[in-house]
Amino acid sequence: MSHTTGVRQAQKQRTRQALLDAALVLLEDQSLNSLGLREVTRAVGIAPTAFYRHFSDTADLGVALVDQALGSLHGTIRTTLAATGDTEERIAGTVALIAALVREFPAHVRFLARERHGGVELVRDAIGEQLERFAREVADELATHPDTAGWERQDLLMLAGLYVDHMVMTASAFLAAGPDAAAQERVAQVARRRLRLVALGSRHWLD
Amino acid sequence: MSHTTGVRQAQKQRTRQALLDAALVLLEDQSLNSLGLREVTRAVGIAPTAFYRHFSDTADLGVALVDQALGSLHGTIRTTLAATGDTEERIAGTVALIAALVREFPAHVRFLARERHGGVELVRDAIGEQLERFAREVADELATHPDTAGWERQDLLMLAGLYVDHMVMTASAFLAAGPDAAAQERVAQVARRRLRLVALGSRHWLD
DNA sequence: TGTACATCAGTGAACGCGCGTTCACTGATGTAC
DNA sequence: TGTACATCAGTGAACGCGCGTTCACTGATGTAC
Repeated sequence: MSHTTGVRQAQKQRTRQALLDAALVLLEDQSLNSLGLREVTRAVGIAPTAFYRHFSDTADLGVALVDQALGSLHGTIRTTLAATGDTEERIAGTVALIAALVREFPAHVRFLARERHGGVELVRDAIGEQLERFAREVADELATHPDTAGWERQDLLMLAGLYVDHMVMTASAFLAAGPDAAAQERVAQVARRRLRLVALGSRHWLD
Repeated sequence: MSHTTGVRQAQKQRTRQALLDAALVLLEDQSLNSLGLREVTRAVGIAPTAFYRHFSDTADLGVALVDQALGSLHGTIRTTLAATGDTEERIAGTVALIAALVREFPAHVRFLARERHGGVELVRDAIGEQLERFAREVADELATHPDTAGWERQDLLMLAGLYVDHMVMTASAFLAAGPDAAAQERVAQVARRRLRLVALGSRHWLD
């Protein structure tokens, strides 16, 4: 409760965040593999050597970026999936959420799409792990949903994985479409159509 | 028909191919963005400056690699999709084809998965274009298939896009699974399940 | 077939530059008494 | 509250290194006559 303790720690945290933010901006048109430590510190305005007080190298920074980009999404996504309403409403809600996330955090989305199959193993694995966690959470959610109640766990995971992959692809399609409203709507339409097809298949899965 | 004309041109072609092959190997654990021109020429055993006789920079080489990796696939994929047999057989055939392609050309597949969202715009666009061409070809094929006959072009393209994206994801899952036979079979099972779900949805699309 | 000239894939030296990493340091923050 | 010492985030000089690109070149291949 003292008024000074933690000033140093708070400042360190602020510098660390500045490094992450600067890296994210620089990563908009290059991959983590080619991101230089000096580039990042230059953007933040600190000496190159200060980088080592926070990360051992840029791969290490990349892993931290993954946690920051995906970690906060779990809650949001679960809420959307758990939303009530008929299938069509839930599909529209999901696609609208993805569009909103891309609009709000374009750099995070780009980073994840790029590094998911990128050249840095540690980061690839970190993203893969988080997406699997997502899939498991989505599967839990699906288990409580009428359309997919009573499915085997294996089938639930298959469907959840399909949804997660579809979300990632849709997000990256929104990014690629650019800011033009008509282009965005075209991507949204295709995404909804695909989800409708998958929902249709799900409804007849146990026939 | 003379025995000498074209010797120079043939040699140039051989060097060019050696550059492409060496680059593909180097790209197994890095991205195009960080691939150095000197690295590639060193691997081939020629002077760095000779690189410029073939490509203006590594991005240019990347585009050539895209054409080489995807250009040859069009025929193969069409044949597989056009195969007769019931749905289950066609699904098994498609997944087996993807597994075979990944086994035969792992570096090409890795390159495409990585650079599809990579840091080099020209290469991203080249891959995007080829995948759209694929989707259009698949849509043409689907138009002749009983399950999807009579669909609107827009819906055919949506489904074709879903198939193409699914193929890319499956290919990259096969890669990530490594050489272990059991792991490969697990990926194949999930891939077939997903295709079954999509086929099921397709059959009820016009209900 | 032979000769004289043109082409051009590949060479090798040289350049300036930014990189990652080391090291001893500074000075504000934190702590013990 | 004041003092003396410890911690540690950030500094700045220095290093060796490999990079992309330039340039004038060499010598085998190609062409014209």
